[in-house]
This record gives sequence, structure tokens and C-alpha cells, in this order.
Amino acid sequence: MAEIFKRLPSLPSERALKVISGRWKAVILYHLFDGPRRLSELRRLVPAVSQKVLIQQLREMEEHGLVHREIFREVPPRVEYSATALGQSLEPVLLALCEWGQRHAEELGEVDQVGDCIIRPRQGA
Amino acid sequence: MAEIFKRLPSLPSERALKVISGRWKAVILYHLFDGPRRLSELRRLVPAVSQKVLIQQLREMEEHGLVHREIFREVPPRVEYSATALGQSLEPVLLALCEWGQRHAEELGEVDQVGDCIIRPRQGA
DNA sequence: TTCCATACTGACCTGTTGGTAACCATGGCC
DNA sequence: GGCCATGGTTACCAACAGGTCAGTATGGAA
Repeated sequence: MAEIFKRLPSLPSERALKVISGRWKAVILYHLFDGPRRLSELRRLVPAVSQKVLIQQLREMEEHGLVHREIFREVPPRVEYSATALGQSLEPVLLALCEWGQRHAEELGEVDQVGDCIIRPRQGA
Repeated sequence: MAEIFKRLPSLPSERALKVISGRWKAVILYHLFDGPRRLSELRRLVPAVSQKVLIQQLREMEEHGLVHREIFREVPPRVEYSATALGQSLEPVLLALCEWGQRHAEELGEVDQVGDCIIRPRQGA
């Protein structure tokens, strides 16, 4: 594992941006907000990502403390990814970004091109 | 000028991230929140950016409706960059990011490595 | 023995970002 | 005519993110 501690920006907002902005991180997080997910599940949920990149994004988020990775030594092996408290604390931030993104789309007359900000309400687990 | 209309992501949060995350955009925006700034001023305020990249970031933000560019045909020529209403509406979002960035730094024991979230209070103009 | 499922890893390629350094255009001033 | 300031542009590069595709490891099932 790369021990090289890549330092994050010292400007907090830049730090946050750096940590959140990966091609698939927002989507992955949305799914993890709903509860722990196995890799295979995430692959189903986000079919557009390749396995390699999916793992890549997850590992980066793990390194940044957003995601917890738990290995269950079963057969076949099972690995569960879940959002840490720190990860969960991103929910309102992502919501703010989402709402602003919508406003942005509106002001540029591209509302039809964007989805909504519904974050699936926590379901049981 | 490249007429190719690069479409932004349709997931609003990703759209927002795409629009905000450029190496210097946050810093530039902070300065523009305080009022219009000339290019030369911004160069002074953010000495670490090269002129090319500075203009690049400004133009991208202009294209995305965050920044307004006004040319005063004087001698020597003057150009002012200012935050549009849409740009100003990013202030709370950046604040949210900043606060989260601080929390992130805290939880990873790197508080000492980050600055604060003070957004200079609007001064007159 | 071969096959399958899981969860990875590695080689390789490409487009985008950010960076350096140099050059251009205008028009006043000396 | 040279020089200055402003506000750019251009050519060129290096680093990196993300993408494809193929390979690895484990251990039960057939």
C-alpha cells in the first residue's frame, strides 16, 4: 500500500472538494448512505463503473475516512463497504451541492437535463 | 473559441462539483465575493497561479455563469471580474464545504494543517 | 480436475488539468 | 523608435484520473 501520505490542500473547502470529487464518489456515497453494500451490489447499482475504478474510488474514500471496509472470511469471501460517521456527515453537504446544482441548471435553462436531489429515506437497516 | 458545448453531468451534485472544482476556483471566488477584481489584482492576491491558468479558471467560471467579465476600454485597458448572482449563491455552499473540510481535518488529526472558514465580511462595495 | 463465484490487481492507454515560458496587441510616454 | 503597462494568447509538457482488458487467489461444487 502506498505509504506516501498525499497531503490534502490546507484550504478546508479545497480539502473537502478534493476528497469528494471523484468521478463516482457521490453516487457511491448515495448508495452507502442507505446502508452497507457489498462490492457486487455496488457493481449492480452503478453499472457504468468498471470494477477496477469502483474499487479505486472506494479505497480512496477509505483512506480519507469516509468509508469503512469490512472483510468477512466466508466462502466465497464477502466484503462490505459502509459509510463512516464522517462519511455520513457528507450527506447535508452533498445535498447542498445538489440543490445548488439544480439552481445552476435552472439558471442556465438546462433543468430538463438534471435529476432531482432525492436522497432515498433511510430504510430500516 | 471552442463552441463545443461540453455538457455537465446530469446528477446535480456532480454538476456542482464539476463546476466548482478547479485548482484555483474556490480561492478566486472568495476574492470575488469581496467585490470586483481586476486581473492584475487577482494575480497579486493569488500569486501562486500563473496568468494563463488564472485566466483559464476565470473563463471557465464565466462560461458556467459564475463570473462576469467586463472590459473597460481605457488606456491601459482594464478588465474587471466579478461574481454573478449565481456565483454569489455559491458562498453558502463553499461555506458548507469549508466547515466539512475542517471537521474532516479534525477527525484525521490534521487540524493544525488547515486554515479557517472566515469569509471576509462584505466591505462596503 | 475443471469450473465458478467472490474480490481484487496489474499493464497499458488516453483525455484532461495544470504548469512553464515565450510571444502579441494597444497606446501613452520619453 | 524603443519602453512600459495592461491583458491576453500560444506551444509545449508532465502528471493524473479514469478507462479497457486480462490476470490472480481462494476454496467449494460438479
